[in-house]
Amino acid sequence: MIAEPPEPPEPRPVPGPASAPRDRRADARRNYEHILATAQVVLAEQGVQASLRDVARRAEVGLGTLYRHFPTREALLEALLRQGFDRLVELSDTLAATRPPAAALTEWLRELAAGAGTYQGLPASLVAIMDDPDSALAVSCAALRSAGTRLLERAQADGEIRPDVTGTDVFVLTTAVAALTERGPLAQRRDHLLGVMLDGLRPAPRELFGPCS
Amino acid sequence: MIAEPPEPPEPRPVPGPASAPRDRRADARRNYEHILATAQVVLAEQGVQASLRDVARRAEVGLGTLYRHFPTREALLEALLRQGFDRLVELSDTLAATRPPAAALTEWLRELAAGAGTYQGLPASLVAIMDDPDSALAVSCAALRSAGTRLLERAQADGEIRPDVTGTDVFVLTTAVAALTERGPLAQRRDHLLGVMLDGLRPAPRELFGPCS
DNA sequence: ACCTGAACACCGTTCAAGT
DNA sequence: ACCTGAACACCGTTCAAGT
Repeated sequence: MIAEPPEPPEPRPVPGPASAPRDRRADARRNYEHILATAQVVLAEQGVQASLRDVARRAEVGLGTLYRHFPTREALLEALLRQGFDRLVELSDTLAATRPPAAALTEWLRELAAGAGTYQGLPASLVAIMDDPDSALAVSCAALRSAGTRLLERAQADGEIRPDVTGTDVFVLTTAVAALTERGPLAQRRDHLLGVMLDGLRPAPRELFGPCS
Repeated sequence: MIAEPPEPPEPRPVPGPASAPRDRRADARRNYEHILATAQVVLAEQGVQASLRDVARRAEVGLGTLYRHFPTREALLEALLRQGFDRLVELSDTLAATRPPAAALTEWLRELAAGAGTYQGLPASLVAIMDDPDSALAVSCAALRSAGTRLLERAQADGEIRPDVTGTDVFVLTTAVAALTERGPLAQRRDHLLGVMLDGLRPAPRELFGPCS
């Protein structure tokens, strides 16, 4: 048997599946960026289920070029959402440092709901991803979930949030409310329904403080 | 101008878009029933997004025959769900007559969540329908919603449920939880997440009974 | 009256051929 | 190394032709 050659020292240990186009050919980098910019417009118009063919057409790029850069629809979505995801992870640190635990959690969840409403159908995609953990989006999504879990556990340690919910629970519940209110007559009730859901996360006060009456 | 001829007296005032195949030709009725039975199997396997072509194939029926009986996917869904919908409306009457208001509501919502889990993707379809009220499913769905609204308003009158939620709110929230838990690792947490959501529907006890501490 | 399936316009995905 | 678009296997929908 021939031993595997030792891995050459990688400058970037975790380049990621859709890493920034650094040392590619110039035309490739231009195409990558242009496809991404076009996809943002098309998905904003038609939602996450937009035709990838249409994206390629409007980017004036061969269909195979799109698939070369983004082998799956989720890879394209991941590239589109990475910035917003990173921003939300940073925000969780900021809120944890500046706000009391419960307020930090609820404010972050409201931002998460707003972010999940970026594209039609995005909330459903985010929930669906939890089925196959190997997808491109799953990695970014897990980072987001663990950021939320940190805020949740702080609020739970404070006794502000019921102890029998997990980070995944609050993540999917928030995303679900975002999904409901992304269009139609429910759109104006987003904040309200989010508030109802957040109220469900509070510990039952009757048991906590004992019977009042 | 010629006046519209007066409408002939209809024996059935509300036959519905997918009425029972009464006085059709024998082969048509057989096809209708057979397509329906096949669709139930295929949708149980593949969810509401199953290929209608596949349904026609497995029913050994021309593709046009399927479209003749069910002009849209929603018409097919409506025919499939009508029985379960009717059962849920009846159940709301039974519960209203036999259980205290709050228990009647929560039990009915749990049944609704279970029913919405019949097919993969069904909860999402039920929520999406509220956008276009002219769809075949919308009519049946509205009946279901108003049944839930009756139970809700009873519980609200009793002070058991916060007054600032509507029947549509609880309907979509319940359906959303059903959507989350229809598959994947969340499936076992359906009852629990439903409980969290239902807790959110209770009036805030701190304000209600005054400060405890 | 009803059934049939070819025809049309799409879609996602792959891959041999080009530069 | 990368781009291109034809080719393939699907899909939903319609409709002229049959019985």
